[in-house]
Amino acid sequence: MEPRDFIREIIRKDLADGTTSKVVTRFPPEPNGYLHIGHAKSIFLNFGIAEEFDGACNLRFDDTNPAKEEQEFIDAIEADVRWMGFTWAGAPKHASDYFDTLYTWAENLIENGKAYVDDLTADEIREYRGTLTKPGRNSPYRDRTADENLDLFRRMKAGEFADGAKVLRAKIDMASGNINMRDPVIYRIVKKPHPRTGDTWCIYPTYDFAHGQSDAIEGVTHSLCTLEFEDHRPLYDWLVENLPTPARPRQYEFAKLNLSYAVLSKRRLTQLVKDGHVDGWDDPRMLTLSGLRRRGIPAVAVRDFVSRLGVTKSDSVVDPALLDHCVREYLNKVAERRMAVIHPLKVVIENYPEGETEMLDAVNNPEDDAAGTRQVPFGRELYIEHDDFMEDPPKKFFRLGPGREVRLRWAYFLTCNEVIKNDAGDVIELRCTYNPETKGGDAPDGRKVKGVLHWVSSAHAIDAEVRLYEHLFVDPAPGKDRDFIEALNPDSRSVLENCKLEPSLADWPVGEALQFERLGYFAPDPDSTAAKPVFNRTMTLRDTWAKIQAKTS
RNA sequence: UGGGGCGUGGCGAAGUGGUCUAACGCACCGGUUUUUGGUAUCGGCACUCCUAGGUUCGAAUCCUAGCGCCCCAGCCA
Repeated sequence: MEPRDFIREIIRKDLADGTTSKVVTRFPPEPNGYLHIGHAKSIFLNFGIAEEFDGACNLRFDDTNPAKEEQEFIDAIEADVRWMGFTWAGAPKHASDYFDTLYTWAENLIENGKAYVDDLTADEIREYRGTLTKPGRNSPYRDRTADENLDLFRRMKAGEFADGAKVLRAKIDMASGNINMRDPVIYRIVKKPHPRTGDTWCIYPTYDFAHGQSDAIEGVTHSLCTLEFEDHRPLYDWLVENLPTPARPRQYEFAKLNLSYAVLSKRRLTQLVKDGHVDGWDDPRMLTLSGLRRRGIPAVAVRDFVSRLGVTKSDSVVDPALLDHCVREYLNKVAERRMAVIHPLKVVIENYPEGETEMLDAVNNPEDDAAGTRQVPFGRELYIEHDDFMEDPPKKFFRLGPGREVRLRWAYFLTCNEVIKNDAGDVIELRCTYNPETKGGDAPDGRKVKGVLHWVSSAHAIDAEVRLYEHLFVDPAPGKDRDFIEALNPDSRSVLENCKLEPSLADWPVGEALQFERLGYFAPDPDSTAAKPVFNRTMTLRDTWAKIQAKTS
């Protein structure tokens, strides 16, 4: 199904009437943080359009502010875009690659009387700018001669002035209703080393003075950005029209992705990392691409998710359940099944010979015959899930209870005879019997058993740590009614020790998700060691029983 | 009270004057199947398109007037 949205409609028209011969887009992150799932939407849009229309998409870093940008972020961003499965045209580009040209164009503007050096302080500039409803006033420095401006600007470049002492401003219209047109600052003094240009420069162009021009230099035809830049479009156009740019790019704006129960702004993500509310940019609870990856979420599922989002101009908040659905839908088809018990309850099968072990066949993936089968060891002592036993089961509970019979997956029917408790009254062990006639899980008399339990042989189990995750926030719109930090979910992560895995789970590749039967999808964390595997829960399974319980209570 | 946008079911979103008693996906509700209470499958879920007028034989789609929401006053992007 071919995607249709207003941007693609514009492109089709431009291609049809000859406005555009080859579509060129760009994905333009600022290297001041890691990419998150909102960026995935933009990546998918920009790279996707380039692929669909046989065009090209550049990766271009918007690195005009050395005060905030770092090489670490540049590297991480490149890795994340690759992980998403896209290839940018040629080498990665940087706005800083064009600093020489941008500087020359600034001088052109000055020579044409369309820019001036302003000595006002930041506070004064703000005051002169006016307000949303009141027009601004001209700076007293607005009418300097071109020669004087040129001299001053060159001395700014030469490092003669301190940070903030002077700026270069475009001379447009201090009375404009659009505040971006009230003589915007286009160059400022920042005496900080730049990750790519070192200390070649001590003046840097602002976003507005770099973005459209970079688009033009690269031959970008359709420059796609988010809604908050709509007000900047007149300035984008003014600059492209008043500068000797080699091309005439056009900017189009679409609504960025918002997700409920999440926070996606770079400022807030940075705060979570810096203040230690999470364990870094790739914490599996973070909706960063590196966090999703670490949690075991496949790039295919992320792409599927963003492909289902609307590309429109209306602000929207997407239900994270849609992401969950995409992850489950994909993993259900490809993930192998294994058995693991995360809340172990000991079961002793009294009629099973002491010290004996047998190997039973288990299907690796019922959705994919090619995944084959494996052998799972079975013995007298097992672990089952504590939640799968209730001493006093309610009506609709069809798992194990005193005197009840269930099926052990791929193994035998099992009946509970006796419940053993500790002094505190907690159930700590079950004494059961199995039916040797039901090997493999089929009853010879064809009788039905409703409950099917997963299990792990205690003699063969691998001990592991399992980390469970929930939404990082408890509020649907964190930050709306209280500081977003207060909306942090205290139970967003729970760490379970002494979980029991079937032996085939040894050395499962880091990051590759599989299904723990009846529990969910899990993937080994990089923290895993040979001695102790650590699994992250990638995603739960849909849980109808949990719903029934919730409704009953 | 300046400028720029946006308003279709719980959420996202098709729809561009008649085929709209409004696609599709998610969520939700119910049935069937099932050695995962998973998957699959079947069915339900907007007399109505922010509101009010108007134009028209006919409007979610055109006009007018309201109302609501978002963004902008960084030498951030």
